[in-house]
Amino acid sequence: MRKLDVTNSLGMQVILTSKSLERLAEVEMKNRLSLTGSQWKIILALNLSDGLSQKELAEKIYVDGSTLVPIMDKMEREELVERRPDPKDRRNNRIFLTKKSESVVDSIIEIILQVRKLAYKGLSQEELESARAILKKIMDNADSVTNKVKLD
Amino acid sequence: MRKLDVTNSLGMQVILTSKSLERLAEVEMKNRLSLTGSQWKIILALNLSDGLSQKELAEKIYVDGSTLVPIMDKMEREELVERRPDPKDRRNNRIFLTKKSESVVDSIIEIILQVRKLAYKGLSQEELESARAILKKIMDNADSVTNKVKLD
DNA sequence: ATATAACTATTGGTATCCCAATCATTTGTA
DNA sequence: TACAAATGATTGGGATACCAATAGTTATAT
Repeated sequence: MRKLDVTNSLGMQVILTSKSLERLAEVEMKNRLSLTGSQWKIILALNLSDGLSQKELAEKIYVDGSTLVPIMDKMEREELVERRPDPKDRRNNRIFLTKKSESVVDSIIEIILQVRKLAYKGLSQEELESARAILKKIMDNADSVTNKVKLD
Repeated sequence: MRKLDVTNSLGMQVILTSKSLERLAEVEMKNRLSLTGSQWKIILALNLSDGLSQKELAEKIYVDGSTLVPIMDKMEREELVERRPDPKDRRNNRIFLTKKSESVVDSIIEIILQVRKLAYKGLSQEELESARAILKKIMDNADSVTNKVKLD
C-alpha cells in the first residue's frame, strides 16, 4: 500500500491558506458590514467596472454563471445591486451598484487592507510578489488543462 | 470614491489558484474514481493514519466538524469508511477505511502526482518550496487572528 | 429567409461549508 | 462525590459551488 502525505505539499498549502484568508476576511465583513463572502467581492468588482453582464461578473470572481444567480437574487432583494436589461442584447443582464452598496465600498477596502496587514506580517514585499507570480503560473497551468480560461 | 483592484493581489491569487487546483483534481477524481472533492482527501488522510476521530479528521482536512457529518454519512452509505465507537471515550467516533476505499488509494495518489506534474510545469523545486513556506506563514498569521485575537 | 448554431440567464440536483444550538459523555473542581 | 465546565458528534439554517438541461435571444449558415 503506497502512502502519500499531502499535508506539506504546495498544492494543499494553497488550498488551506485560501480557506484561512477567506475565513479571516469573512468574519470581519460579516461582523462589521453584514456582507457575505461573495458579496464584498462582487461589490468591489462592480466598483471597478459598473455595468458588467452576469457572465462577465462571474468570470471576474471566478465562479460558474449558475452560482451567481441566487447570489444576485439575494443582493437584489437586499438592494445592493440592480439588474437592468441590456438594450443592445436582451440576453444580458447588466449589473449596477446601488447607493447603498456604494456607501460600504470604503469600509470593505479598509477591512481588506487590515486583513493584509495581519496576514502578511513578517514577510517582505519581495517574498509576497514572488509567491504571487509563482501562484499565477500554477493557476495558468491548471486552467490551460481544465480550459476554464481562454489563453490570451 | 476609493478604488481597489484586488485582482492582482497575492490574497486573491491564493484564492483563485486554490479553486483552479481543486477543479483540476476534482475533474479527474470524479471521472476516473467517482470520488468527490472531500472524499479523496479523507481517504488519503485515513490512509496515513487510520482510526482518527471525526474531530481529528476534520482538523486534518481543515473543515468544521459539522461539515464532516453529512460527508461521513454519505461515505458510510457508499461503504468507503466505517464509524466505530471508541471504547475508551464514547463521545468519539473512530473512522476506518474499508477494503473498497483502500483499493482506490493508489489511483488517488497517481492522479495527484499527475496533477502536480501539470500544475508545476516550468517551475523549479526551489520556487515551489519557497512559495509553500510563504503561504504557510500567511496561514499561520491568519489563523492566529481568527482563533485567538480580535481584529479591533 | 429559414433553419441551425451559439450564447446568456435560469432552474434543478447534488455537494460543501460555516455557525449556533443541542445531546451525550467525560473532565475538572469544589 | 456532586456539579459545573469542556468536549465530540449531531442538527438546523443559511450560503456557496458545480454540472446538466432549458428557455429565450442573437448570430450564422445555407
